[in-house]
Amino acid sequence: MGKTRTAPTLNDVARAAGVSTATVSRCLNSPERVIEATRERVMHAVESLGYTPNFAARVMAANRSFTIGAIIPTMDNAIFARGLQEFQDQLRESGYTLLVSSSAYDPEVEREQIRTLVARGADGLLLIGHARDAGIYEYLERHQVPSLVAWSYDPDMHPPSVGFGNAAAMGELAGKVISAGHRRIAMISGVTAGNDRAQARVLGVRLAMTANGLDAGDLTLIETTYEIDKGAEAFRTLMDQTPRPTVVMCGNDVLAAGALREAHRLGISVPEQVSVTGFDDIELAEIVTPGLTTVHVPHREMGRKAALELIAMVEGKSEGRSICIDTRLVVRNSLSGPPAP
Amino acid sequence: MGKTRTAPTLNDVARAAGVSTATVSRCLNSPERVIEATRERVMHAVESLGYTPNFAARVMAANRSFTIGAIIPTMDNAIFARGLQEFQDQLRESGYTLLVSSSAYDPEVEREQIRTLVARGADGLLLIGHARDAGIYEYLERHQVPSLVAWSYDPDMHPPSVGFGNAAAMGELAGKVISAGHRRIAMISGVTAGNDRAQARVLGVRLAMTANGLDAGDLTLIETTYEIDKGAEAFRTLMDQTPRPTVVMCGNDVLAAGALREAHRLGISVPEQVSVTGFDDIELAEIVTPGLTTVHVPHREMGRKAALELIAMVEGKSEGRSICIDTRLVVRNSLSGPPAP
DNA sequence: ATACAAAATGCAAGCGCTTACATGGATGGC
DNA sequence: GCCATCCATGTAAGCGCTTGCATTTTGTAT
Repeated sequence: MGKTRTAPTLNDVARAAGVSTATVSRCLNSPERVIEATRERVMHAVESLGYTPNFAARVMAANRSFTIGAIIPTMDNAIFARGLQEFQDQLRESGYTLLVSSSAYDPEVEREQIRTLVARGADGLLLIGHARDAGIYEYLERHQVPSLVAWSYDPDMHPPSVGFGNAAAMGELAGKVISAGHRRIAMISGVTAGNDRAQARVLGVRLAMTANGLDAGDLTLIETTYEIDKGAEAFRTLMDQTPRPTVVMCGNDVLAAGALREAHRLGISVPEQVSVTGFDDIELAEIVTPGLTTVHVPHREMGRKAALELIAMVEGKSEGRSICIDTRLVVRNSLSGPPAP
Repeated sequence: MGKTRTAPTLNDVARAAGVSTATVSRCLNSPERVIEATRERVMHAVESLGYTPNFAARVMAANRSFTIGAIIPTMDNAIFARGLQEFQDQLRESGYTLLVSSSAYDPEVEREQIRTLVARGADGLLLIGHARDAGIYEYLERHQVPSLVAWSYDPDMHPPSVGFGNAAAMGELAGKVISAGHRRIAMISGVTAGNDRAQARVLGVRLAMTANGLDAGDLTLIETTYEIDKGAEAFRTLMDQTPRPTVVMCGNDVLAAGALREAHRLGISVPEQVSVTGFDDIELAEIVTPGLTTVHVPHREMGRKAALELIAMVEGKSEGRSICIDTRLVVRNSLSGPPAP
């Protein structure tokens, strides 16, 4: 019976190459500090032993992990997928690895995940939205882990944010809705508790109503979790009201897709009988029938810029700037004027 | 100026509680081995210092990370989202953390990520599909990292797999299509190179054709990456052929959604002029118009069972069993008989 | 009380790597 | 040809934790 092979260590490589562990380490981390001949010998040993550095040991010794953590509310729908993919690609290009976890919109879980990621030596953290306990920010400070907020933009808050003005963007859409003639406006919002983006979007609608001489108190509002079925359910509830709203503005495209599906089922035609709008402009928005009028968020751009900024912070090259990403209205067929009375 | 606070270590806690580091460690990892009074004192110190264990140090000392890695081809669409979410939830329940990375369907990237995850001390790995270089499996063996394949099922292969028979499932759907009267069948498949699921789905269609007395060689096949736009593009190509196929079977729902969108644009009505089918039964399938006839994959069940099995393997309680998950046909309006000639 | 087993805790050796500092050889200016 | 420099490499001290073993404390039976 042969001896059990175990994974080779730095030491094994050093021995095989006839050098010290320090030299091997340097070969791997700053090759230019090692003379060519030696480097070749070492690399050959690395190759033939199939050596992979032990990450935990490296993190511990160097106190640096080249890892960035991101905690998103959910992986279960496409809202964060695209932006995060770009974030990851950009990180990889700069030599960092991304660790993602999802908190299921639960602050307790999120706190837990933040601790986990910090304990894992994340060099920096990407968080979604500003709304969370102050203790978390203190904790991050103490551990000297820079953090950046995305999907939200507020230059006056700490940590810095790379995102868009949710209120302004939704306000613009609401303006469009109102100028199309709608007066009985309903909104299906995500849960606003602990979610500043959801809050801001509701606020955006209210402000637009006020600005256009409507009473913001007249807004019919339903809050629900961001699931297709919930959107459908909320839509049904709204359609049971008398008088019916003439437009249903949804907190995001997922809710809107649910609303459209339910409209189909109820035999209510969109936009002839009721208009529907979304937010995000994920792929879904273009695929449903009718196409969704929504707010386009350049997720890729946001992901990329967030990555660059966070890396700069981690490497001490930036104190953390906030960056505003421009959104734009995308008008498709789900919005028209209100039906004739 | 106050002294810079740094994160407290085990040592700090031990000092604060007046015990040895060993005792603190035991408090944290096997509390039952420490007497109540001591434990309380220690926990209090932990609390008041805001101590979080350093993960890298723990991994290194214990040679155990309670971390499971998963490498999926992409995060960019919903195919893997649901199953993975459940996988993660189940892991968390059992005290494990999930690390996800995506390979962008690139074997080279995947190999890289596998190495990264192993180096990070992953106790086990979830992979998608069997098709990859044998060297990778050797590498995993050497590092003694158990691995499990999901989204695919083949009890004769190593590693063990928790998934479904892609060929059989697609074959069943194709059977349905053929018995609806279709003879001119086209398929928009994902890229089959290095993707056993895509291969199996094509195979399933071919076998069903043969079994029903058709010539499998007559299948019109387009391969493309799994993107909505690509599905649309491929559909357009197919519609330019004479004679047109009467049904377009798609490798997954994403491609099918693209096909439907393009049909809309071209003014081709589905299913009156051409039928379309998908695979996966993600939410999209229900939302598009018409609803997509597809194969329902119980992603949650798969995720959960994969988690349990992989944990059992990691904990040495299982050698690794393969588990077959049952799929079922979901018939919606996108499939009907072929148009009258 | 005494002896002994069992439980609680302490001691200290690593885990695999990085890096400040030490060492020695080559290079070059005078 | 000698010494100051510089460069390539080696030495060894940790990084913060777990854990086998030693030691002390507690409990129990006599």
